[in-house]
Amino acid sequence: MMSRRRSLTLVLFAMPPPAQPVLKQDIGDILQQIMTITDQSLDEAQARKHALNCHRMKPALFNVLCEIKEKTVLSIRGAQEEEPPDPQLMRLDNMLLAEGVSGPEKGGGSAAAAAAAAASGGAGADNSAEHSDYRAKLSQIRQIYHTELEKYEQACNEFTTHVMNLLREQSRTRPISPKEIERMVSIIHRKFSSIQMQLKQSTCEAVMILRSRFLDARRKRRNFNKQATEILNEYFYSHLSNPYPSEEAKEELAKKCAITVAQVSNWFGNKRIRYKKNIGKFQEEANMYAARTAVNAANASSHGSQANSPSTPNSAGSGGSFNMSNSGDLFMSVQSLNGDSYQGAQVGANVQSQVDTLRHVISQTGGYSEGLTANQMYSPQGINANGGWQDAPTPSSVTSPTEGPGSVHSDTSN
DNA sequence: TATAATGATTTACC
DNA sequence: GGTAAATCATTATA
Repeated sequence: MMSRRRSLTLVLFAMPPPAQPVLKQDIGDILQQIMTITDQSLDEAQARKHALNCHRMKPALFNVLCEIKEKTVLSIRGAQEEEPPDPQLMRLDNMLLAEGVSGPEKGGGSAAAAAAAAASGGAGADNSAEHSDYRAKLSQIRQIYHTELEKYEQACNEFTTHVMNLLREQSRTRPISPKEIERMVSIIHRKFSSIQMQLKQSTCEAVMILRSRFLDARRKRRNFNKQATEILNEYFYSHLSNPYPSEEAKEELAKKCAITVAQVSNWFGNKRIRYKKNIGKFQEEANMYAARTAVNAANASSHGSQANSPSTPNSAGSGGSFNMSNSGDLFMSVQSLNGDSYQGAQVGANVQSQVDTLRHVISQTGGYSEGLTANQMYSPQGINANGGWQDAPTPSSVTSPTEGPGSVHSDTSN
């Protein structure tokens, strides 16, 4: 319900500049009467209004005042009404639409979540729970946003209707044209849309916070499962002289380990640096994987053509990306089996025969041992004096170790 | 609970 | 753009 003060404000707001022409006394009287209406009781005011409406000068005065208002207030303010759409509001609207808060409900949130997940390179299987959590929270935000928006719209409509009724009522006693009512309505709408903008801004902030938390959650790492680690380690140790998987190899490893290519790259990056930093610590691990690979290779070789195990993605045959000519590392690792460090029981007595078999295969495919002593060939670290695996400090996506084995192992000081 | 292990990120380099 | 190296942050383990 409109208070008396607000009513007075509206009356004053819409009051035109005093008309100068004739009948100054009459006009003054009428204005005075209008002003005093607000200080009167309702009954008195109604009586006064009635008296004013019946005043002989009323129609003429009303028209004159309307005319003057048209010429002054409306013409001045009319120019301001055609405003371009607020760019900030447009940004907010676009963002809410993109994030799935406004617009059609299905898919928006999950798309954003998927994008966030993709950006962080997370594993697919682990994402679903976080995605659903993200979607649930986004849905909450969406619900609150729409509820509030509805409330604002309802309030806006109610207020507009109320003001319009009031102005229509007042138009009987003061000059208010339909155009002016329209203008007043648009002012009200602008006020409410600025409130809506605040709502949209808050909603955007909430979505941004949610999103950043989601990304933070993605940062929470989970250890790869044992099988994935074994696959990666097998590749690493069987390519110890050049542990730089090609893009294809990375993709295949990623597929086999159910992780992303980026995670494969991360893993190899970490592995290389950590291996190099503390070779001794990894020696046992290296021997174990070398032995496993050797056994697999020997078994395969004794059974026929292919010298690779199912769990060795890089081995010749299975993946197609890595053939025996790449297996200088394997040979070196096998060599290490005969060294002092290896005590593994699983290798068994046939290690030497496997070595011989492998030596044969290797000599056929690349003449790997040519020009190198056994000592030179055995380089568990596979790292040169510069601290790198290769002469080139930072190889870029090596498809296969195409350089000669001699260059790889020219320095075995480690 | 301290420490080690490990996946991810950042920065600098080539 | 891929990598080394340092670092961060979380998880696993003794």
